[in-house]
Amino acid sequence: MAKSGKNPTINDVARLAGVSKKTVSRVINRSALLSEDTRTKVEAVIGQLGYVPNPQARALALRRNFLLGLLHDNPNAQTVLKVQEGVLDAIRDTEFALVVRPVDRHSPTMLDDIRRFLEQQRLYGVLILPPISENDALAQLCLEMGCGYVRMGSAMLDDADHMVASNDREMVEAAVDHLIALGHRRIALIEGPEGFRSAFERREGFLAAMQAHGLDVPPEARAQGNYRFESGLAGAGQLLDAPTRPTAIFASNDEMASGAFHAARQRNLRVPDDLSIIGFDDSPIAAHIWPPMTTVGWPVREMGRAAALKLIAPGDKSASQSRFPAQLVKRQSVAAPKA
Amino acid sequence: MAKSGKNPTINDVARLAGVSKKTVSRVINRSALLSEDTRTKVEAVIGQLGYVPNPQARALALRRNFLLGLLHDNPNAQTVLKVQEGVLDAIRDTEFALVVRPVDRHSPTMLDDIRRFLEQQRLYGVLILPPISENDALAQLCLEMGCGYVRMGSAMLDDADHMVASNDREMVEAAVDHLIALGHRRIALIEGPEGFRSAFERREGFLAAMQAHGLDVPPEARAQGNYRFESGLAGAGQLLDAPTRPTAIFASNDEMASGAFHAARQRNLRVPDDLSIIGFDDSPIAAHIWPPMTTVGWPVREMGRAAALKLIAPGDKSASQSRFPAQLVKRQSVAAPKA
DNA sequence: AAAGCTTTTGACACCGGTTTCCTTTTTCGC
DNA sequence: GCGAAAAAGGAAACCGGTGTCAAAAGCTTT
Repeated sequence: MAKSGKNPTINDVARLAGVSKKTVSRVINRSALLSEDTRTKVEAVIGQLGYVPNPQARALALRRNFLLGLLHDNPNAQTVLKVQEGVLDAIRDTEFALVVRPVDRHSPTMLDDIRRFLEQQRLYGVLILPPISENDALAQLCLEMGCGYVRMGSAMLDDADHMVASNDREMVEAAVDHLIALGHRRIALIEGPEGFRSAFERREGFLAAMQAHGLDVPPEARAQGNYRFESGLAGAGQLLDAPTRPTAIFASNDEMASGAFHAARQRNLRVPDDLSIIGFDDSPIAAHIWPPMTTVGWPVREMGRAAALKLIAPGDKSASQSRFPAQLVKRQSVAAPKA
Repeated sequence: MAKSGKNPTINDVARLAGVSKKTVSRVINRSALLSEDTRTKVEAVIGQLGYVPNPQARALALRRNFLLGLLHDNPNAQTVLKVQEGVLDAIRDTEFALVVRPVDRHSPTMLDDIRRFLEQQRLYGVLILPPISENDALAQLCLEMGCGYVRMGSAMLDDADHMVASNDREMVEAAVDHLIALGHRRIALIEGPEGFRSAFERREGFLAAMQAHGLDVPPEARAQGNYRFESGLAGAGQLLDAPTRPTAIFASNDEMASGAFHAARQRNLRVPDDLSIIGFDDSPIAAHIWPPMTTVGWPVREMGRAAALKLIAPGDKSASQSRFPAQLVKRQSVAAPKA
């Protein structure tokens, strides 16, 4: 059944089946108003010819195409790829395809670049990954361009419209509760970068949990990080060198948490005996460092799938939000503090 | 300059500029046969209207679209993403976009699925990442479907046609030479899975280096892995429990190498004092475990870029190959063996 | 058997570009 | 100033689908 250069068109099918283009079109689109006879007849020809409708022609006629876009500036490769898988999962057996577009958050022309991208590609809709998903101007741009969008994030944005979010805050609370339940009292925080919603949410969760248990969080128990390994290393160093050393550290992501592992090692502190550490993301590194890290995992793939489904859901264009539960993944970086 | 719902078309431009569609088309395509006058006049209208040609219409008329595909089944998220970035780099400022399509190597319907995908999307061309890029049937399929393709890989395939490859074999040789130069004699290998070209190349490089120095590689100095963390853990365990323990291990990728780190730790062996370890890939984990791992890095991003450029290069459809040098990234998991 | 419905089908315009081919205008040699 | 060649621009067809609307066919009903 090898192709002989050119693909058959709807005209070829129509001619061979002895019907009109329109009828073939009806068969393709499973129109109800068709006799069983013609349907089977046309389907036979389609099968014989190996006819597949030309997506570009369809897109033109329908004035919409079947391309979903993924806008991301996420430094975590695993997360991005998981989302891609989730989306692919959602659009399997549909005619949709997924176009990726990394964006550079720091570029001053970022918005213009994306505008050009959207103009040029005329996507059906886009998924926006955090942290760039927190950019309201971007969402606004999509709106302007008439491009559907769904934002993924770590919390519902106040004016959230089309959003798929996890519940970072509660999960961090749960993680810190876990530490407190084990007997930890001096628990330190390595924050994510200023201006990131996820960093904000995780910090708030941390502080809420501490406060709920009447525990104080002095300034020397808080370090500022930027989600990178080095900042975790430096931040943890700072925390561990403070006069009253914490017995546990929560880091706002795994990469910084793994920096904290190194900082501990450099000071001859053993994890978890001398220091408990909890990260966030459940990235591969969490499972692969020693000891395996307790961390908070969020269902990235599922969220990607849900976001894509929401995007391609027929009809329902109303604003809507969905929440996805994150989950504490207990491994071996946490223990009760030594008396 | 907000859009008012509908995008302007070539007709709108033509009407406003008082010229024919064709003339506008000429302007867009920078046709040479145009007076300077009309060109500037039309360009003014284009700018004023914010006109951008409809890609679907263009694709239909030109009988080819501007979509590149990325076929991959690579377990290493970082690698896949780097390639994506490289491709995006190459197609920046062109009208191309990148469509991703993870494939499941183990699915019996894999080839049919991809055929359907190619039929449906009519891509301009595809990049194929290893290890699936080693599948000749897949390349054959692309050929049949009239879809351009470039394969990426760890070595030139014998019948390689459109290929961008690194030089895994030589680089592993260099890495092992490095170990030998430091005084290691009992060097063990954790292999990648059977049937993977990269695993083959890396093994051959390893054996070649050992042989070149007259060093023996007994069976108990070779472990079979599958590129996963656990297999590295198990394989290294096996190697380290052998009667004559190796002083150094080369693992066919970083994930297995990090498994080897754990295996060492479980046996109270210190890296690099008691055991040197070298991995392959220069994945993020290599930099983030303790101690930071010496590994072989290959220029994934550059290769992705080159592959994309090759795909969209006008005219030249002749088979061609390019090689990209990998590089030994020295960190702290290697030291001279203890006397 | 004619009238009236419903179901099935086709002719034709259209989506927004490009290509082919032809006409009009300009330029230039003599 | 004239004819020919070159340059500039336009009309209409085309790419491969879908939407509209009316015609044709099939089925009741009286």
